Amino acid sequence: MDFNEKQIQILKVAEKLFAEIGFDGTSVRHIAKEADVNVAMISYYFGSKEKLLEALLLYRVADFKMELETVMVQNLPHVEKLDALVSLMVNRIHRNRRTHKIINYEYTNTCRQIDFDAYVEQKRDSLGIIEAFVKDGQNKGVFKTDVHTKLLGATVIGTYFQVYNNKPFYKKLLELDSDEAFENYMLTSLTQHIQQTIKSLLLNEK
Amino acid sequence: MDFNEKQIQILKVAEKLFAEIGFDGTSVRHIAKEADVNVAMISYYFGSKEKLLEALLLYRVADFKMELETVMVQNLPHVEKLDALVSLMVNRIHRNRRTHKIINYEYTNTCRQIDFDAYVEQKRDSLGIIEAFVKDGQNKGVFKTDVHTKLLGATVIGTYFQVYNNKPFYKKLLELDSDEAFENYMLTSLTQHIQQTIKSLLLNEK
Amino acid sequence: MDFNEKQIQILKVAEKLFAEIGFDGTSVRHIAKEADVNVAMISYYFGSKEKLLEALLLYRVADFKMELETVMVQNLPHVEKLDALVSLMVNRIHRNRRTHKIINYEYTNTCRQIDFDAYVEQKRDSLGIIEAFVKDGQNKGVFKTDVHTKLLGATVIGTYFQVYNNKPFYKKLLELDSDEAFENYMLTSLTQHIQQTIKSLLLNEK
Amino acid sequence: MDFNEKQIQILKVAEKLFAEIGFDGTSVRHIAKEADVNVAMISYYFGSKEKLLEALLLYRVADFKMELETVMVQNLPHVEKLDALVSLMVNRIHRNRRTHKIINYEYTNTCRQIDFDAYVEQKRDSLGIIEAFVKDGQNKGVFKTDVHTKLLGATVIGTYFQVYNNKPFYKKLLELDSDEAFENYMLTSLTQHIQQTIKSLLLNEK
DNA sequence: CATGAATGAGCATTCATTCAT
DNA sequence: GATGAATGAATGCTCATTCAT
Repeated sequence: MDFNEKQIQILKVAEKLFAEIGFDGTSVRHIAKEADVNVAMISYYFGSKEKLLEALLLYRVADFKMELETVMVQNLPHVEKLDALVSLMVNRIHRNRRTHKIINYEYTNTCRQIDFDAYVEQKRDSLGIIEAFVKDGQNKGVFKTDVHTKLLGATVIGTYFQVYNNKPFYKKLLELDSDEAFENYMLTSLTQHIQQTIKSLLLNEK
Repeated sequence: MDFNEKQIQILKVAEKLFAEIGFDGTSVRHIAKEADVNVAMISYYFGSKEKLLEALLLYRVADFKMELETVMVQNLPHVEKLDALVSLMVNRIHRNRRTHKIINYEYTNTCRQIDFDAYVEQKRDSLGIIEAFVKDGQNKGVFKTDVHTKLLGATVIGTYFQVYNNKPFYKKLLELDSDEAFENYMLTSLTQHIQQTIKSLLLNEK
Repeated sequence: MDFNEKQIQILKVAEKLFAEIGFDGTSVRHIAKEADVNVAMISYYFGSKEKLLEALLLYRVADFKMELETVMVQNLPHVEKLDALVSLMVNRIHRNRRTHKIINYEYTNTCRQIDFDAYVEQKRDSLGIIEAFVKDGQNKGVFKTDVHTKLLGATVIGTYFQVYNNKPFYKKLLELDSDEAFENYMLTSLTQHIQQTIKSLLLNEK
Repeated sequence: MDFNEKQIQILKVAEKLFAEIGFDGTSVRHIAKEADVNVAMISYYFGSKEKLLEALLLYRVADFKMELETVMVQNLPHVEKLDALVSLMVNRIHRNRRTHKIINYEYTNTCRQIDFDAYVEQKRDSLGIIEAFVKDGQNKGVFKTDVHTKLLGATVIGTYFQVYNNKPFYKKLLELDSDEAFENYMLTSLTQHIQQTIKSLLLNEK
């Protein structure tokens, strides 16, 4: 988790290429060329292409938990905290969308010898925090109880990725002319939609 | 769209392997071996590995629209029809989950020379039908109007895939011991969750 | 040597493609497609790709000798007969230039299992006839004696092919705008050049 | 044009095999085996099989012009210079006969994506020098004027290759028992024949 | 007699990785 | 510590040919 400048350079290029053309589709030569380093560098620094992906996971996934906790400790009404939580999740996923896209595809690939423990742990912790928060809200009568609490995260992240993974389709459907407009939509309207979705599920009508 | 027995055999094996170990990760030799056909067969039948994927898209994606319409024409109250619609979508996606997983990953890969027109068209049509149904419900005062109608599909399918793509994680989280239990959960509890999610978003309180 | 219509069709296409893109470079599929016959047809009719080439040799090379003899029996002065002979050789080679180009390349290929006997026999006979004619002229004092008689044929045919094999180069060098202009040049100016060359070698000054 | 030892080793083996069994007929595996290098080496060093051929052209064809000029600047009578010129051409062609044989076959193959510019330029320059020399001799009244000057080179090289390309035939015809005898004949009697041919064409009788 | 389907062998190339320097 | 050179293995694909019909 202590990467030098060149290693970070490689990690960033790898993240981009893995997300764009897939892990298998990306050759270490391509990464090396784009990162302007020697081909042997990657094996030398990370051990192997698979270990490079593992390093990327550690690099990107590591500090997710803490951010969540900073929201949780804030003294806010449940509803507002819920919005903040969803917003944070979307923002965080959006920032690391490339790495998460790779994970979404590679995690179930049993042939691969990649250690996803860091990812799983982070996911477990995050969902745990959310679950606790929802439970608390339910206990306080703010949130409904007849919901699949464990699936809330899936709806948040799933909605995001369904749009992100079909970017060309949604750009056309939503009449977003540029990548910037799409990006902006993800962080505003889409986020609102997800917040609204989660609130609809959890909140009792006044 | 007129595939003989051996072609279908190849398509099914390809679908499985593409979904499990990725398009790039799957070699035609692997497909050939698993499908118990000669390697040259694949080029002979489909032209190339990429064309094989295109054939798979046509094979799997083709008849989606009609199913939706059979639900739409039924004379049901809006709420029940909404549930039926979501159920159909999840069922359909579940049946072709492997192909859709490949699409989710490959669709944005611009390096690939694959014709996704059939997929895009199907997606557009499906979302169009749903949108029209929602509009109708809104006009009749059954559905809320302050929703991102165009994003409803993303929430349905996205939630499904977020769970499916993290199967080992959710199996553990949801304490599902076997693949059958997981499969069953997807078609019952998860479907319910998605139905509930969409209904929460759309329905005015009674 | 008794080829039916379809076989001749195949032979002609094969001759064209072999000359244009080489024997190895031409696939039987390509020939079959161009000749509008089934792929299996070629093996079926000729036995193999190599046997197809052999058949082509027989088809094209077979009747060369007789034409030479029709010139030889004419009652002409030696000089005129020499011109007629060269002209006939060039014309004949030109007509079958494609097959002869293949031979020029493949004859020394020892890996190939092709029977060039017909070609060799024809070549031997032709050169024999020419040699006899030159000998006769020498005996009669019309032709010089200090010439390498056995090499005369090589100069005739070699000059032709050196131009033919470098067609794009010579088209530019000789400012021949079209294939027709080049073709015409081969049968007029180039033929004259070769006639002049041979006459210079053989004839005593008047 | 700066090849290391191993690259030259590959080039020489490739030249031999290309000439013997053709460009298409020669596999990179065959070259690699014969040159005792790894198969990947060829792509690694030259990029591709076609680029290997291009490298061969550059390697062999590069310094032709200069040699011609060294003859031209010599202070010799036109007749002797003519002999020296032909002798040099034959020698040079003989030394690079393998590469030139490949060129003779591949140059007109339009399917191939090979850059023959170096060859064409060299050929143009060589013929240019010869043409200038002949013009000079014509101006000085030493050479005849009614000759196709631009075709002289074709006769020189064409005659050589017609014999070389039919080596087995001419070995038998000329009763040359060994390869050495054939080789020797090419550089003595055949060269004389070509010199005599060109002189007959150009020189006025005394 | 003719052919579509099928195949094993071979193709050029690219791969991630290693290793001597 | 860093790297250019090198490699065995694997890639997708095309080949000439065979064979059941």
